[in-house]
Amino acid sequence: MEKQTITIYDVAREASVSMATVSRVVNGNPNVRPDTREKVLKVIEKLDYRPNAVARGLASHRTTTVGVLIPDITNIFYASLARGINDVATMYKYNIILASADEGKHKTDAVLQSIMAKQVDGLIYMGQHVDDSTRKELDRGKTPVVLAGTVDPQDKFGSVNIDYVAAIKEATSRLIASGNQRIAFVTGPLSDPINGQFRLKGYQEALSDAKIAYDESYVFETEYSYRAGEAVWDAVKRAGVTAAVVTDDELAVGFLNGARDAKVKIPEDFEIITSNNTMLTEIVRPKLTSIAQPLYDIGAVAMRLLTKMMNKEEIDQKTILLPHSIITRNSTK
Amino acid sequence: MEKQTITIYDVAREASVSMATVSRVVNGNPNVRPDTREKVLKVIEKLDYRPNAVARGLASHRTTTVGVLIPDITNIFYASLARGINDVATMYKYNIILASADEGKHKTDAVLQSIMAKQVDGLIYMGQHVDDSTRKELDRGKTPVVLAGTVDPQDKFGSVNIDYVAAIKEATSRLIASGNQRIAFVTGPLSDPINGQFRLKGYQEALSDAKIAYDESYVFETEYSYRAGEAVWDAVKRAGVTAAVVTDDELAVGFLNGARDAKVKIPEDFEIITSNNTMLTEIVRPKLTSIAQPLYDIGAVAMRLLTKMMNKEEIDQKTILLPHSIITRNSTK
DNA sequence: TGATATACTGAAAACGATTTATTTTCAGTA
DNA sequence: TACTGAAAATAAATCGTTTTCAGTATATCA
Repeated sequence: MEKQTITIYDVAREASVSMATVSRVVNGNPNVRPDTREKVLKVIEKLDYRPNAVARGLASHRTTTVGVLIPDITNIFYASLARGINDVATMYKYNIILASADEGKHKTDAVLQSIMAKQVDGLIYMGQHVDDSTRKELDRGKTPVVLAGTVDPQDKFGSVNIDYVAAIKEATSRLIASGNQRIAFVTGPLSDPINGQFRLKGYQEALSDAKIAYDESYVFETEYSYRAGEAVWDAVKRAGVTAAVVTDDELAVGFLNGARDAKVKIPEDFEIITSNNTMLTEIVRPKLTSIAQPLYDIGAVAMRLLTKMMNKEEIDQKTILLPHSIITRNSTK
Repeated sequence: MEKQTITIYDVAREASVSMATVSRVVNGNPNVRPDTREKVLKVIEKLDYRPNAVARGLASHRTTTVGVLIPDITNIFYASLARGINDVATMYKYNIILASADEGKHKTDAVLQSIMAKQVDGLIYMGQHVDDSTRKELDRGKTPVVLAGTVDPQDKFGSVNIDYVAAIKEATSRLIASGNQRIAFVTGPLSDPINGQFRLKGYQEALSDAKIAYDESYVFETEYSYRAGEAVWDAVKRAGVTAAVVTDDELAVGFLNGARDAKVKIPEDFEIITSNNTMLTEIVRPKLTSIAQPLYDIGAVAMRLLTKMMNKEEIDQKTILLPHSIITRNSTK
C-alpha cells in the first residue's frame, strides 16, 4: 500500500513514447511534435509526475542549486544580502543551500566540504576573509564562486562590493569638517582585508588630507555585535576622541547606547557615523548617520553574476563595485 | 587537461577491492577488516576522493538535506529560529535548503515544489498559515514536516511553539494590573491562527478575568514591520487606549517610535509589551518589556524533532510547547 | 579435525533521470 | 514512385553511488 513514486519510465510507458521523449517535453526541448507533446503532458498531469531533481542532477551534472555561506544569519547586514541573493536565485530557478559558518574556523571547512559534495553549481561566499584552506577547497573543482560584501586580495573570484576606501574616507572627512580632530575608528577584525586594508586606509587618507596625524590608539578592533559596541564605549571615551566612524550597525548601535546610557549627548558632545544603513539606523534615537550600501543589490548582483558564470557567459567585469552614499541623520551635527 | 573527477570506482581499482567495500569504509560500516579499511582510507586520502552526494542520494533515497521555509529572512524573529535550526542540522550532518517565501502565495507553492523535487529528507515550515494547497503539497509524499513558531489547527504535523494564549493573557493581565482599562491589541494578520485564534483568545481571557468588556475597536490588525508600527500609532492613540500588547518586535519598535516621535512618554503615559524578546527590545529606548520566547530553542527543538521523525524513531510528543516568560524592561510601569 | 557459524568481500542490479548515437517518419522534390 | 534530408523518436549507455545476494575466508566449538 506504499505510495508508489511515479518515474519518467511510467510516463513513457503510459504515453507509449520513449523516456527520452518525455525528458524532452519536461525540459522544453523543441524537437517534439506538438501532438506528442500534448499527449505526454496529459499523462504527466494524469499521473501527477514530478521529475526527481536528484536523478536529474546525477545524469546532467547540473543540480540547479547554489551554495551560500553566511557568517551569521541573524545579523541584519548579511540577512539583507541573503535576501537579494535569494530573490535572484529564485528568479533563475536555483535553490539555495545555506550554511552558516559562525562556529569558528574548523567548522567552516567541514561545512564548505559538505556543500561542495552536494555538487552545487556555484557558490556565494559572504563574510569572513578567505583563508588558505578555504581557498584550497574552492579551487579544487571548477565551481564558480562569487564573494558578496567580501574582498579577496588575490582577486581570484567574482565579487561585489562598494568602494570601502572612498566610503570611509568620506565619512571620516565629514566628521573632520564638522570640527572633530580626534576621531575613533571602531571596527571588526583587522584580519579581514575590508577592515585592515581598505577601511583603515580610507580613514588614514581622510586624516592625512586634513593634515591630522594618524594615531593608532584611536583604532579600536572588536567584533560585530551589539554587546561589543556597548563594551567598547568606555575605552573609546577614555581615549579622548569626540567622534567615531563605526563599521557595523549592530556595533554602532551598541556603541550609541553605551554613550547615551553614560549620559553623553549625541551629536552635541559626540558624533557617530556607521556603515551599513540597515533598519537599525532608523530604529534608534537619535537615528544614525550612515554610509549607505545597497545591501539588497549587493546580494542580487552577486547572484546574477554567479548565474552568468554558471552559464559560462562572457563576463565583462568580475569585480564589481556598487555605488554608495552617505545618509545624514541625527548622530552628526 | 580537464580535472578528472575521482569516483568510488577509481578508489576501488587503486585499492584492489570492490566498490562495495569502499562504500562500506566511507559509510563507517563495521563489516570491514581493519587492514582493508586502512588500505582503502589510504587510497582515499591519496586520491583525495570525495563522495558525490547526488549519486549517493539517488542510490540510497536519502539526501541528508532538509528544506526550510522562512517567510522573511531579514526578520530577526525568523532569523533567530533559523539559527537554532541550522545549528542542530549541522550537528546531525544535514544541509539546509533554504527558501524564502515572502513573495506572496503563488510563489510559495512553486518554491515548495522545487524543494520537494530535490528530495529533501524533511521539512521545517515557519511563518504563514498552512493553507490548503500547501497542505496538499506536503501530504503527497511521506516527507516528515515540523512547524516552527507556527501552528496548524489540524495538528497534522510536528510543531514547536510556546503557549500563545497563556503568554498574551499574562501580558495583558499585567497591563490591567498596572491600572490600564483600555488596552490595544496590535497584531499581524488574524488569518494566522496564532493571532486570530490563540493570541486573541489570551487577550480576551485576560479582559474577561478582569471583568473588562471586550471592545473590537481596540484590536488592530496590520503587518509585521517597522513601518506598519509607525503607521498604526495614530489610529491606536485615537482609539483612546492607554497601553498596548504588540505581537511582533519590529512592529512594536515602530509603534514605540511612533509614540515617542509624537512626544508621548513611555511608560508614564502609555505602556507597551511586545512578544518576541529579540535584540530589538534591548536596542530601543526605553527598552521594551516583552514576552520571552526561547527563539533559538524553538528552532533547535524543531530540527531535533525532525531528525527523530526522519530516523523513524518513536516520538512521544509531536506537538511541543516550550516555556515562556515575561521580561520586564522600561516600557511598562 | 570437521562442521558450522560468522565475518568479510565482491558482482551486479538498482536508483531515475539525461544524453548520445541510431533509426524512423514524413514532407517535399525529382 | 522513388528518393532525400530534416525532424522526431527510440534504445541504450551513462552518471556515481548504495544495496542485495551470494560466495569465500576465518573463527569457533565439540
